[in-house]
Order: sequence, then C-alpha cells, then structure tokens
Amino acid sequence: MDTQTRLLDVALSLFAQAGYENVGTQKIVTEAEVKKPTLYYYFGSKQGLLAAVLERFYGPFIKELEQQGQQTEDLTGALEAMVNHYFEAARTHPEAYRLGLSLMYASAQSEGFQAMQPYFQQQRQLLSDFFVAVVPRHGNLRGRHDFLSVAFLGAIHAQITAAFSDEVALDGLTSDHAFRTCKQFIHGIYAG
Amino acid sequence: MDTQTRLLDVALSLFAQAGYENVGTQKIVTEAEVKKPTLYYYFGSKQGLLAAVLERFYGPFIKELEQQGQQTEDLTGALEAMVNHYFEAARTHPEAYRLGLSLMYASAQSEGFQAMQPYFQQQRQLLSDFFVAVVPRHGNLRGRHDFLSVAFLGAIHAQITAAFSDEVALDGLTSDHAFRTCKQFIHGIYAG
DNA sequence: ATGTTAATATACCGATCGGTAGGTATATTT
DNA sequence: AAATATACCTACCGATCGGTATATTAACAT
Repeated sequence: MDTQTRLLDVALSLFAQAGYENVGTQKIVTEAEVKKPTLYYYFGSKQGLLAAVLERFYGPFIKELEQQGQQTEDLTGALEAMVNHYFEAARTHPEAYRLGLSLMYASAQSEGFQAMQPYFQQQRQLLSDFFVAVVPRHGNLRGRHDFLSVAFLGAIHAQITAAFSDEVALDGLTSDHAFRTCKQFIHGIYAG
Repeated sequence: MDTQTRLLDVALSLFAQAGYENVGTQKIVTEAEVKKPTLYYYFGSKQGLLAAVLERFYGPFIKELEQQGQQTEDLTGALEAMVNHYFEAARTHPEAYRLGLSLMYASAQSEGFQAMQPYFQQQRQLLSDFFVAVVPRHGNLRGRHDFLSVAFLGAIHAQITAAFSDEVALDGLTSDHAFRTCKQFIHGIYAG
C-alpha cells in the first residue's frame, strides 16, 4: 500500500478512536511508519489531512445519496432507500461515519467542524430539496420541508448513534431496522 | 461573584465556544482573572472542572425530567412536556446544552465523552422506562421502547441542533415547535 | 497576640503540540 | 550526461499543554 493511503487509513482510525483534537501528528506518522515531513509533504497540514480523510468517504457517499434523491415519485421507497444508504455506510465504514458524526456536533469554531460542515450542509440541502420536490404529490407536506429534513436526518443519526454506543451492535443496522425507522418517521409511533 | 462560580462560568463559555479539547487551562484562568493553581485548588484537574460545569447544568435538568417521566397516564401530554423541557433548557442555557451535545458525540475514549456519558445514559434510561411504563395503556408500543426512546431523543436533538446552527435562531424553540416535533413523532409526516 | 486554615500567588516542570529549514537518494525527463 | 521532480529524511523550532512545589496573604478561632 502506498504512503498516502497508509497515512489516510491511520489518520482515519486514530481520529475516530480518540477524536481529531486528541491525536498528534507524531502519533500518526509513527503508526504509519513515516516521518513527520512526509505527512506535510502530502497534505500540507493536519487540517489538510483531515480534509482528505473526510473527502475520501463523504465525497462518494453524498454523490450516491444525491442520485437516490432524484427519485421523487415513490416517497416511501425513496426514504427507505436513503435510510438504507446511511445504515449501510455506517455499517461498512463505521470509523468514517463515527468521525463525521463527532465533527458535526463539534464546536462551530473548531477545525474539525469546519472541515465537516460542507458535507453536513450538502446532506441537509439535499434532503430539503427532496421534500420540496415531493410536495406536488403530497400536498400536506407543504411548508414543512425544512422541518422534515431536519427530523429525518435526526431520526437516522439517532439510530446509528445508538448502534455505535451499544458495543459493536453495528449488525443491528439492517434493512429491517431501516424499514422500521422509515415507517416510524412516516406513520408515527402508532404504526407498529 | 465568587471565584469558583466565575471559573465555572468562564469554563462553560469557552468550552462551548471552542470545544473542551481546544481550551487550555491558562486561557480559562486568565479570563477568570485568577492564577492557575487556583483552578487546581478548587477542581483538582481540567477534567474535574468539566465535571463540575456539567453537573451544575445537567444535574437539575435530569432531576426535573425524571419527575415529568412519572406522569404516564397522558402519553401525548407527557411527551410534549418533555420536549418543552428540552427546548426550554436549550433556549435558556444554550452554552451548556451545546457543550453537552458536542460531548455526547465525541469519541468514546475522550475525556469529554466520559464526563458526559452518565448524564446521557440517564436520559436514555429514563425515556426507556417511560415508554415501558406506558405500554399497559398503549399495547401497540410493546417491545419497541428502546427503539422509541432512541428515536424520541434523536428527534429532540435534531431540532435543537438545527436551531443552534441557524445563527441565533434559538427563539424558534417555542412550545409551538415542541408541539409540532411531538406530533410528528406520534403521528408521522402525514399529520400536519 | 498566636496558631490554624483557607485561598490565593510566584515561578517553574517535563512533555507534547503543529510545523519547518534544509538535505538526500532515486526516478524521470531533456 | 545534465537537469528536474518525486519522495522521503534528520534535526530542530517556538509555543503551549496540564500540572505542581512552595511561598504568601487573609480570616478567624483560641
């Protein structure tokens, strides 16, 4: 494996485990078996390294999510597909997803938040656009697309966070779980 | 105002603005107009200071939440009361709430997460117990209390996070907003 | 007046932080 | 063969980190 990739892998792993601010560049290069200037040769700064780590995961993730948002005829189907997309990403790349989550909720001034913010806003915008596009077919959603996109993303994050916190219960993020999460969102708590 | 309180106020403010890991003890004592050993005289360590900051806010917060969870006859009313409790806390003590949120989603190994975890788990337990207690009156919730408590807390956090991120739109966390959040949770997206 | 304790300050510690100046071996291009 | 670019290295920087040994002051009880 080449040096760049090794640095990215190590950085992702350490950032996810201990938090971006708690991982020194020295620890990263030691574990990647290179010296410090090599890190700065490839990524320019610690921030640059974080940006590269995030782009590698969230770039493709959001691109795919965008395509699923196009399908606006079948509301239930589209929502379920999106939840599945999130769950699968969290299940197959838990470190990257966990890191992203922690950065989303970090303080607004922090380097970490600023690196993550673009991806977070893209998701919100994308979901908001989706609910707007869906309005013609579901008139009773009118004027609530912002509220709903926030609620939808919150519902997904909550389930993923819970899966993360219960040891390694990542296997719980199945398509069945996605179905229930989606159904709860659409029909409320009385729709078992 | 006495020295302890001044340290707690300054620490809360700085931790919330920049993140716990990004605030040095020197900055705290400078802003509180004391010297470093004074901080260590009262709180023993930086962690101890954080613990005291969190306890001052989340101690009373959870105690009140616990009382509201007792009322299990009126499901809708109780849920709405709890959402209102969260919203009011976030509106009146935005710094404390924001800090707590950021620590909840921090890496599990980090000092910050470990200081916040007890309060987070108490909330989850409390809500789970509530949904269990409610089952006799709402049989169709059976077996879903864990799922529902996660979803409910997620719904609340999502709305508060959104309010935090849109500049100072804290005023949006009204009882009307709480009503809508609660209704969405209970009846799903089709219940305008 | 004196001893005691609580509450501060001065001055410092070793460790680590992110980052860089400058050099070198190797491969590629001209 | 000369020039250039790539991919690393050794050795070091000033600043800041969390934390402390020790001295001093203020308040109060005896």
